[in-house]
Parts: sequence; structure tokens; C-alpha cells
Amino acid sequence: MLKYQEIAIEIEKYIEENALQQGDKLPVLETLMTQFAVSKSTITKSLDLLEKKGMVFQVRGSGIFVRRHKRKGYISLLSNQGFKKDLEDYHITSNIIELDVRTPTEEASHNLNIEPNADVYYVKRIRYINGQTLCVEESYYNKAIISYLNKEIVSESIFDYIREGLGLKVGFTDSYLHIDKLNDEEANYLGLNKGDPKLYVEGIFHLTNGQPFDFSKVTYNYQQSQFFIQSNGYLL
Amino acid sequence: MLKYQEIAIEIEKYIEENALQQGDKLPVLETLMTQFAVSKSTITKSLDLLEKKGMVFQVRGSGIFVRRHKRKGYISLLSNQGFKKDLEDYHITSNIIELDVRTPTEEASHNLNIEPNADVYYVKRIRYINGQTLCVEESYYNKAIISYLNKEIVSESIFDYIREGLGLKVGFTDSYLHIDKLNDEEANYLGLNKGDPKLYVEGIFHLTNGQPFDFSKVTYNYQQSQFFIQSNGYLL
DNA sequence: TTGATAAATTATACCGGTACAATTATAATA
DNA sequence: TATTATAATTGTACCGGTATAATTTATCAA
Repeated sequence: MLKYQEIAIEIEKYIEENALQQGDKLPVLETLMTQFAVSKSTITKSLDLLEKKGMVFQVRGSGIFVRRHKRKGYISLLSNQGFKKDLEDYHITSNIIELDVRTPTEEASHNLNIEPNADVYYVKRIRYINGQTLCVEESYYNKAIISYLNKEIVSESIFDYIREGLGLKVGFTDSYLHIDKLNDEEANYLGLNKGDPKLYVEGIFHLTNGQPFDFSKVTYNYQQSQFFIQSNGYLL
Repeated sequence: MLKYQEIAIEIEKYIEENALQQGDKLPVLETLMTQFAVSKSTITKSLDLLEKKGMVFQVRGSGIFVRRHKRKGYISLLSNQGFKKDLEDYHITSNIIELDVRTPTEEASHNLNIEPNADVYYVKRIRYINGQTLCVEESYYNKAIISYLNKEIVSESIFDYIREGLGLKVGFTDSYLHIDKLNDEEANYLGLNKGDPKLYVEGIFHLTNGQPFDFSKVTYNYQQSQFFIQSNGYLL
């Protein structure tokens, strides 16, 4: 673990333990420097990390402040670490319907940047939140990268397995959000009616080196789904 | 304009002019350093900015690569610079239905963190994309911050006015995305039917100092709306 | 050809400095 | 009191350096 990451975690803990609220001020840079006995640039990196994550915001000439949205129950569209991380506070369960090796759909092979006849792991599952159907999820994993999967792994956090089991590093994600109307089959899965709002998100997950390894289509139960998005305004 | 911002723009230009595609490699750090005659840390900041913006990704030990999603026609949920910036390539027009000073709804005053009897500018408008209804937008601007608005300003980019006219700096935004079903009135505005999917986004826009100045509710025509979200995976 | 090993390449981590700019607090002035 | 000028506070920009770790390329052995 890198210094600036550890310090970021420490600062998060500090915010938690002191129950700091939105707008509350953190100790000044120099205090943090001496406190953690590192150079200014390291503290700065830690704060940049926390800013990216949306935990703090910095105001030049003024200080470092806590940023935190108040509303609960929202799924963050920005973290790409999978459900386990996103919704720790909720009771999320899932039911794996299918898991096999197959050749991908044209759409999947295109998004994974592999040959149409290459092997992929296909996983279809339903997720529940507090007993209600949250979403139906279809995932295609590039088998050349994710060489092995089974039900146990898929039941736990696939992303943890990818990192720790396979030693790979998850990088950026491109997501595409669409709205449509449910057809009969989809409505049936979600316990809704045909013609009800259909919210689905396509996600292309990449390793840190830019290789896509997972293409997923997630259809949400619109009644259970509220999303939260943070943005930080860059001006170029 | 700061050095690292200028260089970021130059690098973007370079990508554009050389028509670099996703995965193409940029010159190595040292080359960029000497090219722009700045120190390593400045180049690094430029690249960080471009990475935030989703233009490039960096791979330690390998290089700096172009990141660009291929699909077109998506509204980015991450930039908080308003529509004018997001959809430059499309023909966006808008029709202002209401513009007045009033006291905010309870919801708006809460989200703007002002007294219930404080003054706000209320703006209601419909936006069109290539002649079709894109969305209906209701905005509440804290009049203590946005002291003056008129139809001309609102017709142009409000965000440009806030920056250039008022000399304020736009910082972060919290957005909340919901799905529901349209009621009669909403359906009428959008040219859809009652019960059709309703996609609406609440946005709370802040200045760089953390003050909220704009609370907006945007109801989209689901047929015209596809959203794009980039995320960069931080691991804390 | 394959596979392991070593070397070269390359970006990142971290340091500690100076100068600067935005904000806020203080003091002076009307 | 209200306004304006001044000073103190505080984070950011930028420099240039050393050390390190990830990746790729080259080399060598089987």
C-alpha cells in the first residue's frame, strides 16, 4: 500500500470518527504534513484522491472541507468496483441463473475487442435488494483474461477475485445508460409489467492497461433504482 | 490560463490533429517535458487533467494512451458545464416558458441551503434536439449568488455568464437520477403518453467554495436520451 | 520454438523547496 | 456603521531531483 493511499484512508477515518459533516473544515495542510510526517506533495496526492472520490473539496486560500451528499439509498454510477462495494449497507443477494463458456454475441465481441469465435464466460443473474428484485444482469468475460470462473467465485465479489485471485488490476469503465420499455420476458424477471419503464446500463470494464475484460448489460427494476453521480468540473 | 491547462489543451489538439485513435500511444513523458519546456510535474498534472476528463489513460512502465469511447449521440453525465458544452455537435434549441423571481419550493430551498423565503430565479424551459423535444427543465438559482438573469442570458449559456459575467467559479455537482412514469402534464410537454418512462435528473450545482447556487430538475424524453458515464476506479 | 532471465524503457512515488494567488481576518478610513 | 486598504492564512503552481515499480524488449538457455 502506498503512503498517499494509506494517508487518504486515515483522513477518511478521521472524518468518520469525528463525525464531520458537509462543509466542516479539516486540519490545514501543514498540520497534516507534520501529523503524518510526509512531504507536502504526498498529502496533496492523498487529498486529490479523496477529492476524486468525492469525500472532500479544497478551496485555495481557505481550507479543506468535507463533501458528502446526504441522501441515502442511491447506487453510485461512478465507482466501478461492483455491487458488493457500492451497497455495503444494504442486504444484497443474488441468484445465478446461468454460467457457462460460450462464444459471445456480436455486440459482446465487439465491445470486448475479441474475435467473434473467441471464448467468453457468460453469467446471467438476478440481484435482490432487501428481498425485492433489483436487476437482471448479463455479463461476458473475456476468457483469455478471466481464465476461470465458477459459481462460488461469481457469488462472491468477482472484482475481488480478479484483483486478488488473478492478480489483475481494474482500471476504467465506460457505461452507457438507456431507457426503454420492458418486454414480456424482462417484465417477468423483474416482477413488473410489459411496457413499464426499462432502465438498462451497458458497462465495458477495462484493466489498467486499457484492455476490456467484461461487457455487462444490467436491466434495473426502476422502482428500486436511484442513481447518484458526482462530477467535478474540469474546464478545458 | 495555467501552464498545465494550456499544455493539456495542446495535447488534446495533438491527438485531434494526428487523428489518434483509442489505444494509440502518445510521446513519452520526457519528450513532452522538453517539447513544452516544463518540468515533469507540470506535464504530469496536464496528463492527470486529461485522464480525469477521460481523454487518455496512463500505464506505468508502458506509456500514455488515448482513451476515447466510440459511440456518438450520448449525453455525458460527468461534465457539469451545461448543455451548450456537452452537445456542441447537435442542433440544440430551447424555449423559455417561465422566468421570474420567486420563493423556492421547500425542496429547492433545502437543496440550495437557503431560507424558505429567500429569493430565487426560477427558469422553466423546454430543450429541443434536432427539432425533437429533448427535455423539460426547471431551475432554481439562488438570487443571493446569481444576482441577475434575463431571457437573453438564459438563452445563451448560463454557465458562461456565471463564469465570465459574474466572475464566479463553478465547482462540483451532485446529481440524482430517477425513473418513474410520466403523468399527463409531463407527457404533454414531451409529446409522449401518460405512463411512458419518465427519466429525471436532479442536479445541485456548487461553486468551487462548496456553495450550492443552482438546483435543477430535468425530465428527459426517454426516446432522445442516452447517457454516457466514465469512471476511473479509485481503490480506498 | 519455447521459456526463463536480464536489461532497457517508462511512468509513478516521494521529497523539499520557492513563488504565487485566493480567501479571510484585521486595521484603517470615511 | 460601512467601506476600503492591508496583512495573515492557506492551498496551488511549478521546479528538479532520487528512487522505485510496472512493462516491454532483448538475451540466453533448453
